[in-house]
Amino acid sequence: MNLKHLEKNNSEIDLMMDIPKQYSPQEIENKWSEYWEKGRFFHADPSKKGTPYTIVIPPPNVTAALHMGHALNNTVQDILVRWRRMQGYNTFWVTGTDHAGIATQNVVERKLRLENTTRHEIGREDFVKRVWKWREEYGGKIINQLKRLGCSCDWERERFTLDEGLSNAVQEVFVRLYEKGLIYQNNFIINWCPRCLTALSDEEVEHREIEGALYHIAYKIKKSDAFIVVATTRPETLLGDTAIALNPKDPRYEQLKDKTIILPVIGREIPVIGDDFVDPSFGTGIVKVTPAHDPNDFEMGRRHNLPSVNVMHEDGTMNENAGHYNGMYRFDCRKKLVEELKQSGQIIKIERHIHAVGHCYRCDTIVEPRLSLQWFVNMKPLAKPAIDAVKDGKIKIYPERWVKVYLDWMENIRDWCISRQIWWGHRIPVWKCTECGKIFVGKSIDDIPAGCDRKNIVQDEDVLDTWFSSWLWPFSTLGWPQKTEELAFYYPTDTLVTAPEILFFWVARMIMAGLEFMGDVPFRDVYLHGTVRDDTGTKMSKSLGNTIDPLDVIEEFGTDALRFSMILITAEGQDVYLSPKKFEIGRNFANKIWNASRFLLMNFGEETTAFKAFDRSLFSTDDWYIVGTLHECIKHVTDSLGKFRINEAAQTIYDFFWHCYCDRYIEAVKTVLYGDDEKLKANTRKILFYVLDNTLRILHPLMPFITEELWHRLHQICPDDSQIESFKTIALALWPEYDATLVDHEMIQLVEHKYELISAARNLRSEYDIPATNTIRFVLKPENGFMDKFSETEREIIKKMMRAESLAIKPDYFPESALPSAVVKAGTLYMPLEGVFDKNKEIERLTDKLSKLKSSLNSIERKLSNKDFVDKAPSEVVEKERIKAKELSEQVQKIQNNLQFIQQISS
RNA sequence: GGGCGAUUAGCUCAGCUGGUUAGAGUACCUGCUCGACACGCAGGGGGUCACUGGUUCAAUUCCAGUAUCGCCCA
Repeated sequence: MNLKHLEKNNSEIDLMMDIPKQYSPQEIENKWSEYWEKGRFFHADPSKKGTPYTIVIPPPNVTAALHMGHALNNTVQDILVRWRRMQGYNTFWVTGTDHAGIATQNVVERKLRLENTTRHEIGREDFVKRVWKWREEYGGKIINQLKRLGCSCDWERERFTLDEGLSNAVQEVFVRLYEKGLIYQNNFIINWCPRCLTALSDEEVEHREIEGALYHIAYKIKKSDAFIVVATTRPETLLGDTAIALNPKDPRYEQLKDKTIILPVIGREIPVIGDDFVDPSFGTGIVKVTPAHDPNDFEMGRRHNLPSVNVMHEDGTMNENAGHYNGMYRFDCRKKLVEELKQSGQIIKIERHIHAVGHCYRCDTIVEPRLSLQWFVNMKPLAKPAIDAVKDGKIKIYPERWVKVYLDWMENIRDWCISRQIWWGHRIPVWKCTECGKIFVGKSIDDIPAGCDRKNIVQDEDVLDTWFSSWLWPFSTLGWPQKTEELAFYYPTDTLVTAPEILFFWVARMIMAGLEFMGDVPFRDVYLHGTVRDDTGTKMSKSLGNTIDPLDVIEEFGTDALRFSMILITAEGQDVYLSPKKFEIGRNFANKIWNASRFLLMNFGEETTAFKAFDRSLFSTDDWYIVGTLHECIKHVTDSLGKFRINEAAQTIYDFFWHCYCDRYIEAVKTVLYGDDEKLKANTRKILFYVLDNTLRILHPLMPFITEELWHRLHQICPDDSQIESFKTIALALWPEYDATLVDHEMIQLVEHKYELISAARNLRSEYDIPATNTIRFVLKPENGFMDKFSETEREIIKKMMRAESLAIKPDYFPESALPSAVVKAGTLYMPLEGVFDKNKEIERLTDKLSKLKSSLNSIERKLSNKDFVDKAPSEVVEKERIKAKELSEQVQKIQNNLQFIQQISS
């Protein structure tokens, strides 16, 4: 932590003692977290009616600790929820965790191993008890971490995918789908993790390119000296081969189709089949068929009625069908088998081969395709309405490009393997009579009709895929299948915020479940944000050790800095590359806000009277400028949030606050505040307060802590009784509304021109190396009575911001000697200097400026002289170009005159 | 093999439905303890918007192709 010691200056007033020069988030954030929770400001209440706005959190795993992906995901959700809450919606952010079957079971099994025992030793019942105990002690710590992130969830309605209500929903769904014929049990080839000892769905397998080998192996042809050569990446599976296949169009097929092939090592005799699936150009064009260990071979096996020979145990060791390899681990077997084949001369060649290999998404073990009896959901009937919902726009996906990915997956959807051979999860609600073999499906054993003896009835051993409960999350958390008030009011939810990685896993399935069980979409907008990567573009992961712990960032920079920085650099749906340095931007911005507020508080002094509305009749040009740009900012921010362009909202506030409010307005009004026009001073304070107050509100969703702190400090001095509820917390303050009557575009432009003039003066002074301590005289030859629009006080402000001793306005000015000058929209600014004038330098300056202006002028004139442009371009565009050309040519003319003058005078 | 995204200042990135003198932060250079802020202020340099074509009066922006990087699906 680099918390600098705060300097205190005794001469400063008491108030300043309270407000350190540097913002220290650590002292402030915890205070407000507690305050919000105690105040129950985020508690959802359907009886309050109004328009609902609901977000369900993508439930983090109970085993999870907060990482940057969560930080981004939840910051986005919090921004949306806080914004809608301030807009007066009846908001509900549903939070909770997911029981993460395999991951959690792994954690507890690891603990058991340390105690020298296993789950099988202690038994199912005790094991499940142990997992619950683990959850109570360590599980869900992420929920508290979300509080540190400032999340405004309804903490009183936290849910867990294995709690009673959600378990009931899972059973209900299983029974309904079974009864509808959409759930079935079948012997099928599935993805099997030999380490977790369970089946996985297709989505739970991660494919990664790895360097392997393509082994060309000779198989003898029976009653012949000839042999054929097959190519395989997994030679150990040949022990389970039950056929050899070629493409029927392959000329070799005709010669081979009636032959019998002898399997190496174990000598089994297998047939040759013809199948279109075989790609003649891959490998040797002849493939081995292993129905029990490869999904494509399994399909081929079905088509040709081939037997299946399973050669492996569950844990990836070879079984009795593998002959003398029985008991050897699959990859050891591969090595030994290749050696044996080499010895017998049956390895023809070994090629380097890069191919995608499936890995278990939980433990990274290489997945083994395996034939086994599992439960499946028939997805096609569920997918149909889910496809329509997106096509019809009932659900919108942002960024839109993901629609195609979604539809492509949905249209080619495959059945979902939902049974898992683990103990932690929802046990499959299926019972079987050991006597007669009859199967019963029901929520509990009590639902089973009379007939069989209860003693002979056993429940299916397996549990359901965790996603089988997650896909119900948007309505199960609201009480379904009960008809609760929450469900009626808050469903369908509004926005789902998640990462594209789980588009299939979760988002697509929720849409199917929502439509099937609720008869309506689960949410209307899906916002998919990018993936968090390190600054080299690698995905952050614990195993790579390239993570940045959000809690470390919070310690060092503050939560607001974390949130703001991350949002600012995350464009809609783009991946975000993080490094610790990037959080400085948010920290610096927080400090800027802190100090601007500090400036106000110092200037308000002991004032405690209510701040009534400002008086527009007293407005200076600067006042019009700041309220105008504020309202433009409010409009832009509101629009951006509505379009999920959150980074744009952040950037807009940043620019407005730092540059318009601090650099310009505050600097300008110092002249007023330190002057003696009390009426003007009072009005200026009201405007300062008004603008800061509104900025804090629009900033609150992004930076909840510092805005809350400053809100309270400001309202201590300027209590506003009209909003009792919002006085308690800025989180319930009203979202500012755009007020067109406060936006005067001409005035804004006038002030822009004023700052162009001031910049020109500062630039001249810097070019001539005149220290800021030296006062200097300026002469302005104004354009179209530019200065007439400014009052005495405002001219004084301009002078001060130029750091000028005097600013003479001379419409007919013509310099007697060569002077440095600058041409701006306000007119021509001269800097009369005694003895310092440098002819060559000035010629260079002006020539440089001139050539730049001329080149833009040229390109515009080229356009305007193009008949096609004038005829075909919209008239506004042409008009705009004409105005630009006029302005530019005037400027060019003036600079040319000045240049000519200088050259004449001095030569 | 199919699809998607990225390529803009030294670095990190904005730039929405074509028309801007192409922006920000950071880094860099110069000068500043000027009564909020050095986590700051003022001024400045720095870009043939990956490349090649096409559409258009007009392309950083739209289309096609190429290259490099990344992701997803098979």
